[in-house]
Amino acid sequence: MDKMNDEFSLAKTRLAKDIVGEIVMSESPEKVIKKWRSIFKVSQKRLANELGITPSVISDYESGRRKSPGIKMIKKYVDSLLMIDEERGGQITRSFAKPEDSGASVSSAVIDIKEFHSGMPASEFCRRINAGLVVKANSEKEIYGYTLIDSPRAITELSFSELVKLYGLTTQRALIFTKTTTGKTPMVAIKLTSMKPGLVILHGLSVVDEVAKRIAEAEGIPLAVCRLRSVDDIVESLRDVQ
Amino acid sequence: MDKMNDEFSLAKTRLAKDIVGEIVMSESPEKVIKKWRSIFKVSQKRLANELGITPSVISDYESGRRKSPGIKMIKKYVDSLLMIDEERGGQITRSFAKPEDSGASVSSAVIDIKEFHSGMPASEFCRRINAGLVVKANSEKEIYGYTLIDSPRAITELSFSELVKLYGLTTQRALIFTKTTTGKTPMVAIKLTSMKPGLVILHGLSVVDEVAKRIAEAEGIPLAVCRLRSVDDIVESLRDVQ
DNA sequence: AAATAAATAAGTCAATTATCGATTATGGAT
DNA sequence: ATCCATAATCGATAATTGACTTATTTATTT
Repeated sequence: MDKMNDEFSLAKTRLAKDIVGEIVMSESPEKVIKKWRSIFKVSQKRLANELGITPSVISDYESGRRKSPGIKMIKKYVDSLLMIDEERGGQITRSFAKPEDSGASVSSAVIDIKEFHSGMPASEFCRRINAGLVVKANSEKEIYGYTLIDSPRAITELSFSELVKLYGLTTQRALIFTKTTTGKTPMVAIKLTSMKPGLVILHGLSVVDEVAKRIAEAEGIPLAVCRLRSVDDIVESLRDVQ
Repeated sequence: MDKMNDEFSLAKTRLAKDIVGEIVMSESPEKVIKKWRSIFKVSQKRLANELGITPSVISDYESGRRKSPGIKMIKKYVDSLLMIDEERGGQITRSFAKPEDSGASVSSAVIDIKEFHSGMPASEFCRRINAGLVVKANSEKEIYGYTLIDSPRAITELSFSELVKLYGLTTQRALIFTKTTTGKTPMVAIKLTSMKPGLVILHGLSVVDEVAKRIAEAEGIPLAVCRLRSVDDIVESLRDVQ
């Protein structure tokens, strides 16, 4: 998977969610459904063909005769629009790509990222990757995923606002900073962006900076130090976390 | 409506769409549905009460017995979660707010914003607000909304990446820059961010800068000059656009 | 360990969707 | 005025959802 394609599928996935969100939350979903088909310039016939149904069915959705289509149908509808566009070169999808989809900078700083289906207490997450809690505030709070960050890269290569963007994704998640020296910079960044991850894990150091600790305490963010040697070990330990 | 409340409802609306998008596009929507209820720490009973149904129905959705719930149900489900959270002070919703929801900077530069349900050719949009096309490339392309920008503010007060964010919202839309002097700065900004609005309208000038024109031509973006005197006149002309 | 609350499961039935096929507009081109 | 493609409407039908009870299993709390 080359980078081009990776970026495209990122944009596609995000756009799909956006479209679906707009459809479902709208006061008149029919209109929104229709609007997107017309944006993608796909005829009912072509789309019906892709979906393996009759054009009249599509008309029914778009006219509002079916007031509450099932989510499977909506998913297929949107997936098909995006697939047809991709066959045509992905023009429309690309035109809706947001800057953050390019991921040029962000993704190079993010080593790994995962979502859980059920919550896991911060303390248990720590155990899994052999991390010791330094600040225990709220360590029983549940987290629902993690982001593993190459911190030298994140700090030096990303702009402040890109950091904000990165951190914005992380509430209810664990943020793991690798290759840190004192832990001060990441915690200051967290403070400045006024974001509250569910857990912060520092890697690559032994003694945690006092300022970093104080910030964690003040913000009520549990802070831990991971004792695994390499970044690969961390990735490995997290492999089978559901 | 005070600003606090405005920001909150923005965060709420966006979060609702995000949750719905995640549910619908997921391989196993049941799990995602359940995950969000548990994030909001709402019991099936409490939620069922809010929805006016029996707890077992909720269990049905979350166990996957109903494989494709209707979008109306999903909307109610998510709306109820957010409503319950709001009654409790909106803690969880707030914790998911993204920096851009605060809108402190962006919204001060955006004067007006609207979405259309059906497309309108760029040329027709120009007629509506008494704007003359200077660069006619792609002026028959359809647009689906507009963003009216206070450009002095946008240029001086917003950072580059916030501009990117702003421009990212604008593909397939008309961007109207008010109070411009030559039109060069906005077009250079567009070039730099490599974003392609469906139409750019400049307001407040008579002669368009040559560089601005050349950029528009090269990028294939139709460019027009609006002859209405005040910004209020523009807002007024756009009032009854569907 | 008992008691209470929360969540899941199974059986049932009415209301709706999902779907078709045939018919009837609509809106451009010729 | 006519033709063609696209879209909308409508009636009929099988499949599912939306929903209720009641019973059972699985946490929590005491």
